[in-house]
Formats: sequence, structure tokens, C-alpha cells
Amino acid sequence: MSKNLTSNKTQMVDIARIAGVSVSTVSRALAGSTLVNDETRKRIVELAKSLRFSANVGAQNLRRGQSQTIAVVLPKSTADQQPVSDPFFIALLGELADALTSRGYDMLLTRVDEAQIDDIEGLVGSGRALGIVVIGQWLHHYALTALSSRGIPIAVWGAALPGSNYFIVGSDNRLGGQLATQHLIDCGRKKIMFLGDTRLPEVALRFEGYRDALIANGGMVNPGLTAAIPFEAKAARRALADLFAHTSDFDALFACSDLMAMTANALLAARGIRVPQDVCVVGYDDLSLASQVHPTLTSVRQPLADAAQALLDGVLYVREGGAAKMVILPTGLVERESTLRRSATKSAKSAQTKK
Amino acid sequence: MSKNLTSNKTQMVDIARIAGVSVSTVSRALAGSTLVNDETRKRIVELAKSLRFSANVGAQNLRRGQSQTIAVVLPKSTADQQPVSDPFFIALLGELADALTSRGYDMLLTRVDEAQIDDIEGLVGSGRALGIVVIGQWLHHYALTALSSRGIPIAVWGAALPGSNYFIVGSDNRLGGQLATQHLIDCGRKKIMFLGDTRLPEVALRFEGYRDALIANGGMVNPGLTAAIPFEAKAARRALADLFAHTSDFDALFACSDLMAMTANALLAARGIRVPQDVCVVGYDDLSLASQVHPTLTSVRQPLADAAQALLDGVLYVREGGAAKMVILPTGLVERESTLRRSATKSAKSAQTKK
DNA sequence: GTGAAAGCGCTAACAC
DNA sequence: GTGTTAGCGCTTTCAC
Repeated sequence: MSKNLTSNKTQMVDIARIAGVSVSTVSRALAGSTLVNDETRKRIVELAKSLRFSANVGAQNLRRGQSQTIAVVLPKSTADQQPVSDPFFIALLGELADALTSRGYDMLLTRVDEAQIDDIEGLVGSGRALGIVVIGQWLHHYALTALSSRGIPIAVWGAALPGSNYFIVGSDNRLGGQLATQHLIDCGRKKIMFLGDTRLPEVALRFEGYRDALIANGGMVNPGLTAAIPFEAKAARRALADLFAHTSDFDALFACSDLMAMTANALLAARGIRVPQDVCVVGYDDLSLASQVHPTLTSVRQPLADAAQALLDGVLYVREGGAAKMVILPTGLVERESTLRRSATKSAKSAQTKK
Repeated sequence: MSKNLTSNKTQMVDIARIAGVSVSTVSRALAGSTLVNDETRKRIVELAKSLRFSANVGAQNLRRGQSQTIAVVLPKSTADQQPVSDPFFIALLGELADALTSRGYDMLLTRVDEAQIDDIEGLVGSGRALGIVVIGQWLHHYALTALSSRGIPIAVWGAALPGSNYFIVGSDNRLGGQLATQHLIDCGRKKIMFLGDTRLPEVALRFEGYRDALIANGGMVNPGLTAAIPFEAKAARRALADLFAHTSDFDALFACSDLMAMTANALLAARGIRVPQDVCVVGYDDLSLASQVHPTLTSVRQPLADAAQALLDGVLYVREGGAAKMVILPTGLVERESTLRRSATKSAKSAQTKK
């Protein structure tokens, strides 16, 4: 019927014909331009709606020389098979989706493994996206640096690494570590085990907070009380099982993710060790799951919605020529059943948690 | 420097100029056309790579009259504030991302609440996506029907509803319900409580399986042993807490999601009820989390990777003019610690689960 | 084997 | 206030 390639989709020219005006008028009317007669505009808008017309975004982008899409890149570890790695990332992803949508951007979701990290430049180069949000930094620091210095608008969720030239958003990991550790000290705990792989920048910072808190309370780090547990669930479980098989000389755990804390809790329970009575446990991330499990998990909260906004702002800011920045968001402790303050009497505590 | 709008991005004309050929030749070379001289092609490809050139996808799409993007729609319940509702959906989302990527499609992620469900037509109408995958069906059955009958290529994850005119992919919920219930019967349980809101099509089917299994074993449904627990985490917790406050007259639970099962486990533990000794629990979805918690969760597995492939195939198939179909994927039971077969001796069981 | 030219659907000067 | 025109970056006939 029609000579266009795109099947028989309604387009502006159709509306123009029916309305008896030119395409430009249709374009203007639909864009809400005030230059077009009120009545004409109304008529055109009505018509478009009744025809369920949506302007071709590709053509718009082409003409305007820009897209309204932001690419979000999720890491895909080549090691594990997990479809989407960390529940925390997912929560962040959800917030990002909402933030982008509510501000009129489309979200292009991509999963890449480390080997493909350089390919993501094509997302912008091809005009598919105007910028990139990268969730998770261990997609090679150097690759991100390279991308950024090549002018790709990019904002990364991760730890503030010294010498980063890319826009980075993260929470105050050091403070988080401090809060968690101080709380465990306040619970009267003396042997606080740190669970996390300090080769990861964010974990390293949490560890610093851990150390700070110990020192501030007249203690120091005991190397026997640190274990490089990985984030990935299965590997974490193995590592924790191995750890607990060899030592039980601790009265508190500070885990670098809620998932890790939950796994630890499960393994402790299987050994008959009670949480929080025998061992107090603090997690990290404050997943919504943290308040669903038994015992509910004391955790360090990261402000997800703010993080999503900051990442979006970051991409747009860099795209406008802004210089790389670090945005550090506050963290806070959320107390739940997996820890027990020393000062609280047993009855007071149980009354409090009954709620 | 250049007169184009899209900043100063490299484009074909630049490559053509440098290589001393025409744009058409560059286009052909990059498309891998055999019509172009081998050497010329090689030279151009090299050049393009060294310039980190990516062809403008918008222009390609416009010219070719089609896009290589598939929109994935995730429900956003207006009721709750959860960024992304169900962990199961997330897992499916991850698989979809991988399936799409590996087959050369981009994924546009959108979250919509029920009120906006009609807007998703614009994703296709605007040429942003060639089709839509909808995760979760309670985005109004009728709206999906309307979209489909209007020719929007759409494939939905959900339950096979009678009279659906849209392409639907789901797992065998009835079988799943049967397997779970039969297993609990095999565990010697007599009072098996069904947890789930049967107003949801998928849950209704699982309930049918539950009933089938009871009847096949000479029993029948006891209305006192069903509770309409919702999927959403917080509401589920409230409902379960309420339930357990009023009754403890059951020796097994069949929960319609792993999240629900985990929450139930947590609440039972808080009441000193042991799983699996006092109460056996079966979940649904087989989240990766199911093997991380204590006790690890017996669950009904849905084949996620297959589901993702089927959804993608479905969209493409419908787009090619294929008629709506129902694809029902098999489900299977994964036994873990939260249930205990009657036949297994205590030592045999513990040896088995030690693994 | 390569180039010239047309045109995908839209927007934005520029005319009137 | 509306129409005419040019052109976004690419692909693809159609010539040669």
C-alpha cells in the first residue's frame, strides 16, 4: 500500500494529509509549539491520539543529533553463571529505571563481561545512548579511565579511587565500616571478624572504617579476624563454610554484604551458634530482604534512590562538559535482630523488636 | 569544525574521505559485503577500528525501517514502593538480557504501573523497539489482549489463560503445584497448608495442582489450610505473621514463592517451630538464594533460561505474523533441607545434605 | 568493484 | 500561523 519501509505505521505525513495541513504544522503541533493556531493544534493532537500515533524516535534523534537514551551497564562476571550478580545492584538498577523514566530518558540495559568492556563505547559512538551508567567498578578501573578520557559521558557506581578521572558515585564506605564496627563494639563484642575481600576498593574502604573504629576504642586489627570472603554467593558460601570449620573464635561478624551476612547466619545456625546471643552479625546494603529473614539483619544502608539520581546527574553533567567528580553519599546503620546492644535489657530488647 | 549536529563524532563520510573512497563503499565494506574488493574492505575495516567508529544506529534503523531493540516491561505496582518487585522477575530479566544480547538485540528496559500499560504501545509505535516482552501478567489481561490484537508484537510471561489472544510463555504451574504437594505427602505430611493468592492466574493453577495431588492420595482440600498470602514482601510478612498467630495446626507449607517460604521460615523460627522436623516447607521459583539460607529451601524450579529464549522467540514470531501461542515449560522439584522424606533415615538424610 | 543519487521520518531555518 | 525546503547519517538501487 505505502512505499515506506516501516511496514504501515502511521506517520506525520498521514496525519498531515487527513488534517489538511503540512507535515511541519503537524510536527509543530505535536511538539506543543505556540506558533501554531490553537484550534489547529487541538485538532491535530486529537487526531494523532485517535490514530495512536507516536513519532519515530530514530528519525527525531537523527535530525536533532542526540538521543534520549542512557545505557546502563551491568557487570557479567565470566567466572560465575549468575544471571545478575548482586541483589544490591538490582535494587540500584530498579531505582535507576525509575529515575530515568521519570526524567524522560529511555534505559538501554546491557550486560558485559570484563573482556567486552571496551565495546561499551560503541553504545555512545553509535548514537544509541547519550551516556553510560556503569554499575560496579571492577570492570577494570583503567578501562573506565580510558573511556572517560576519550570523552564518553560516563558515571560509575563504586568507590572513590584516588586518581580517578571519571565521574564516580559511591556511598561513604569508610563511614559504613566505622558505624558497623562501632555498633558491634557497643554490643560489647571483643572479637569482631571482618568478612570481605579488601582487594575490592569498596571493601578496602569499609575495612579502613573497621580499623578506625577498633583503634578509636583502644583496640587494633587482629589479622586472624579477617577473612577475604568474595561477594559471589556460591563462592562466599564455600569460603564461609571453610572459615567456620576452622575457627569459632569470634563473637561478632561484620559482613560486606547482606547476602554474605545471611549466608553466614545460615551456616552458624547449622552449627548451633545463636545470633545474636553468641555472635552478633552486621551486614551491608540493607536489602529489603534484610527485614524478611530470621533473625532480621542489622545492616549498613546505602541511599539507593539518591545514588540513582546522582548517577543520572553525573552522566548528564559530564556530557555537558563537566569535569569528573566524586559524589559520596552518606551511609547509616539500621539496627535489627541480628545484633543486641549491651545496654538494652533482654526484655526491653524483645519488646522493642516485637513492634 | 564540522557542520553536523551530532557533535564531532566520526562518521562514514570521514572514513570515506580518508580512505579515498565513497561512502557507499565504506558502508558496504563495514557490512561485510562481498561486492567490495578484499583489500579495500580490509583497509576500511582497519581504519574504522582505529578510529573507533560505530555506525549511527538511528540512521541505520531509519533507512532500514526497523530496529534491533526489544523492550522489556517490568510491572511497577502502584501499591508498594519496592523498586523491583519479585526476585524471580529479576532473575528472568537477567536471562533475557543475556538472550537478547547474544542474539544481537538491544534491550530497552521500562517499568510501568498498571495505569500506564497502554503507553507501552508507543515503544513500538515510535520505532524504539520492534516488540515487547512483558514480565508479569497482572498488568491487566484485557490491556494485553488489546495490544496484541492491534498488532503489537508482544510476548508475556505468565499463566496460560483460556482465551488469551497474545503470545504467552509460562511454566507448568499445575505440575509445579502437584510436585510440591506430592513431595510433602511423601514426607508423611497430612496437613499441608497452601500459601498464595488464587486470584492470580499462576497461583490458581498451582492450587489446582495442590488439589489434584491431595485427591490423588485420597484426600481433599481443607479450606482451613489455605491462606491468600500476597507476593509482595512486606504484605506477605504481615499476612503470614497474622496467620501463624491464629493457627499452628499444620505440618507442612507450600508457598507460592521462595520469598514467601523464606519469610514463613523466619516467622516459624521465631516461634520455635522447627523446619523441617515440625513443619516441612516447599517454596517456588528456586531462586539462587534458596540454597543460601538456613534451612536451604526445597523449591519448584522454573527453567529461566528457556523462558527467556521462548519469550524472545515469541516476540519475533509474532512480529513475523505468527499467531498467538502458549508455551508451557516444564517445572521440577529441587529437594533441599526444608523438607524431609519419610523414607529417609535421619542419618542418611543428614549425610546427604552435608554434601 | 565502485560511485552517484535518492530517500528513510522527522525538525528547523527560512519564506510568505 | 503555515508551507517549503534542506538535511540529519546511513543503505541501496541503479549506473558505469
